[in-house]
Amino acid sequence: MPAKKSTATKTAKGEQTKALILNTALEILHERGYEATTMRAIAEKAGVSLGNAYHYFGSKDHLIQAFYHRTHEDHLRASLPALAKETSLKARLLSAMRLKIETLEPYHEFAAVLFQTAADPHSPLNPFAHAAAPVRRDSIKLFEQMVEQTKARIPTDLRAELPYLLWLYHMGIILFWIHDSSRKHVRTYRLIDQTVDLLDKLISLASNPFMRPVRKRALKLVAELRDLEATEEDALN
Amino acid sequence: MPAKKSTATKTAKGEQTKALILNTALEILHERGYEATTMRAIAEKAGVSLGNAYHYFGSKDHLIQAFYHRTHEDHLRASLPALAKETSLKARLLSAMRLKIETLEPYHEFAAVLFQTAADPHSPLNPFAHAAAPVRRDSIKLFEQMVEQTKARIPTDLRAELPYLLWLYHMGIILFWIHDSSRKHVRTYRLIDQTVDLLDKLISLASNPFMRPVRKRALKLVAELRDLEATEEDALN
DNA sequence: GCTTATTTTTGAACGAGTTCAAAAAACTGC
DNA sequence: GCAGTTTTTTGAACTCGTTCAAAAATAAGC
Repeated sequence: MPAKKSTATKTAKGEQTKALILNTALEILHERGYEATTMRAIAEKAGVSLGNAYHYFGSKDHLIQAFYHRTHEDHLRASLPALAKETSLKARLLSAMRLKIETLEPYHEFAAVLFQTAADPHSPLNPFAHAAAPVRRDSIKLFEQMVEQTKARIPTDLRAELPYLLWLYHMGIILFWIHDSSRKHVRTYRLIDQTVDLLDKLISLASNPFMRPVRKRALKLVAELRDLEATEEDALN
Repeated sequence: MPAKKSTATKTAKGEQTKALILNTALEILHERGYEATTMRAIAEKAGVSLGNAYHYFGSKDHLIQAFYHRTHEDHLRASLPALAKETSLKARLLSAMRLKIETLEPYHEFAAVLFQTAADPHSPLNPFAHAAAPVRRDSIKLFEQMVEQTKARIPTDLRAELPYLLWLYHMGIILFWIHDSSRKHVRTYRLIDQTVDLLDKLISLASNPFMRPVRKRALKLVAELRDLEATEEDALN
């Protein structure tokens, strides 16, 4: 999978064509899933040549990034009301997580492929690298809001890392969901219920003063993780 | 990636050819990495036809499984002495983890691709599905030995799940290592040092009687995870 | 040893992602 | 409006994973 940036459009016409290709791609992707969606089919349905599609999107993967973006926006939009309505961190987290899965629902089949390409450290989709990737930053932002608004007494060191930790947790749930073949993904919802409950308990536990040494140590590790990501990003420029 | 089982050999000649192809493949794989290793190149270097290679290995991925197996065996062989020599769980875990990374060292470049294909729930490489996959069972077995031999007082419920949890942890470290571009992967080794230390502390903490409720709840989640994996495996037959 | 069934091996083909040189269209400065 | 430049678009190739029918080699039964 050789990397090739998607070319920026320089023209109104180009902009239009790019959008056309993208919409067509998302449509077919949604209908048929990843494997069955060929670049040729996209080009044909969009009424452009194959080469033209590649002019705007350097690879099939680049098209997927757009999907990433779109579902994230959908989720954020869907989550905001719940964030405002609920008061406790636990309740907020619970509804945000449920909404996330509901948002992703139509794409379960090919979300797997998304994760797959994302696992490659060099992929632009890799959610762990590229700390500056706008999609991911926005994604974490949701959890930042969540943590900020909560009144519970959480030590500042933990509070600082919590949004990131919750984001990691949410990635884990998505991973589970991808593998979850139970009908209507009831197991994922059950897992969310249980883990949110547990997380809430763990947070209060970790906030206990006598946990301070362990907490400090654990948070240092988290910092290390984030550091790795930052370094990786640098290595790309 | 259509699945196709690798055909069993029925003949001495077949056995020989299969081994030849496998060895050639691992050789080229090691030299050039995953992407640059083509099935055509393997067949050519092995002196057989392309179709013949596919007769024995249903897909490129099947070749990778062999790699999986080989490094695991190397690691196990390398770890046993240390397991016997060290006495504490902490020391055993530490040397096992270090040895794991050292064993994988020559394959850093294309281990990423391995993880990538493994992320697909339908891939036979997926380490989370297929609980019965022999490689994975063997891999967990190492941690079982480690836990069995330890004298520390660990509640039986935790003790039962600990090997699996340690295996999960070890997968996490490998994931970090794949992304680690620091020279000689010093960061990974540092992370191992820190996390092993922390894990040791967490285990004693979790063993504390007053932690029982949270521990029970957390272990129930782990059981849920393992359950998911088992279900997935069934779905394949 | 010969016939028949099975296994191994071949080689050609297909589909899909990707590349690229060159044609067509659009834009720019005058 | 026009010459020159840049952008868009095309269509034909190329590579690589994978499939498959049929040929060659091998094993089994008598």
